[in-house]
Amino acid sequence: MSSDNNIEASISEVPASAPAKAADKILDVARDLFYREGIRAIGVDEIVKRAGVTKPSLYRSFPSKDELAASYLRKYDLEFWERFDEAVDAHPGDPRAQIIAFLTRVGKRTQRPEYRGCGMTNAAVEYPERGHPARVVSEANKYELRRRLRAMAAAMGAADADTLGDGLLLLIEGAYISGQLFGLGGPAASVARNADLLIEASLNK
Amino acid sequence: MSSDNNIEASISEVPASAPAKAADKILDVARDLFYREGIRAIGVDEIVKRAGVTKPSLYRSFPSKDELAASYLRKYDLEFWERFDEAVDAHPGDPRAQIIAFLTRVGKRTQRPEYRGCGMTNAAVEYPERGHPARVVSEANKYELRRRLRAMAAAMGAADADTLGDGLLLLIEGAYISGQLFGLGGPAASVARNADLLIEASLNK
DNA sequence: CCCTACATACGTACCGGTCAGTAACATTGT
DNA sequence: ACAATGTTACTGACCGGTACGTATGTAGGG
Repeated sequence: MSSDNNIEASISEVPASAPAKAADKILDVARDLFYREGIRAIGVDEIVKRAGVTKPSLYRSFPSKDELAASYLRKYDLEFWERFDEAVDAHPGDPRAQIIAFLTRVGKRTQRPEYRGCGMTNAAVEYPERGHPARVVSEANKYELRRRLRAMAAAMGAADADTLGDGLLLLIEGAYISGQLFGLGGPAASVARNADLLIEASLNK
Repeated sequence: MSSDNNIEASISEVPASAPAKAADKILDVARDLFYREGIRAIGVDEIVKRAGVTKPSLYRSFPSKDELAASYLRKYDLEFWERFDEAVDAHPGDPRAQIIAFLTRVGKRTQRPEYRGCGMTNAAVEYPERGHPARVVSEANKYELRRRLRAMAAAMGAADADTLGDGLLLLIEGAYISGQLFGLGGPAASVARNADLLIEASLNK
């Protein structure tokens, strides 16, 4: 936690188009580069250069590169749950349809040429060390996802809801990874279909 | 390709315990460190230090760090197919049992505390750049795995064998990733069970 | 209304350390 | 002799991070 960036309260009242604070530009660029190329692959010099700012500006808003990476992932986390809840809200009271809707979109996204998997998953692979700021955010996201998937599996009436929830999680992570490994026409395209089969089998147990 | 390491033909005839060539020691240490900590996270200095050799020795046997990483993955590839074929050979003519046997072992391995996922998958995440030596090896491994899984799904008599084969691949990759994310008690423990359900559903279409 | 006073925001220039990789030469064992 | 290894020292680039000076806007005091 900590990091006093973005207080943005005060009386500011920006005139509709703020002058784009340095911290925002940095985070935007970091998000893009970290996701596409990997966190370890990108140096802070590259980030500040592309953001059109200088290094001290970065370290005034973020205490370290690791914390910048964690901030990137917190932003990613927000966007992730937006996408997830969008699928959920589209099918109120129908967890099976919610999952399938979500996975249909995941499957589509994995087929885009610039697809690079899940930023959370990738960060966890890059930073296996326990307690690393980036990994902490990543793990929290995955634990919550598991919790929700299991809850949805239970709501479907699955006999073994935890197993089904975990199975769905495996399919999702598999889609993230194989999406960036195989690209277009890869196995990730069938994630919704396979999830549907798995759900069917788990309900008619 | 290229890289003239390990010719190990000639008349050598080692006396049961070779003096442990520098290249072998390097590759062993690299395998261990690259797998546990990641390729980008480990420098060549660390490798030569732990191997008890010097840097020129490394660069006499391997043209670059990237090629050393590729060699590590080629070794990993061999070991992978050994494990895979072990499960296959244990159940001749029964592809379903072969898959379940393999996944049961994968599920068990993912529960070990030092488990760090699949070296191939991790390397592909670390090196998204097309054509990178490490990524090339990794991709080849995954393409072959997909081919074999689809063939086994067809041998099971699945109506849509490609979808089932891809679904199994998704589960496997999901197990690799969530194994290192969740550790003990994570979703990867249920990979064999979920695969069995998916197969069942795909056969009784 | 002008001048100071202070905070905020940013830039220049630099730090020591580590990165991958190499040159030139000495040592060993067969 | 010769092939494999070690020794030492070095390169230029880059790493994350920082000390320190500078512009700008704005609040008060005369």
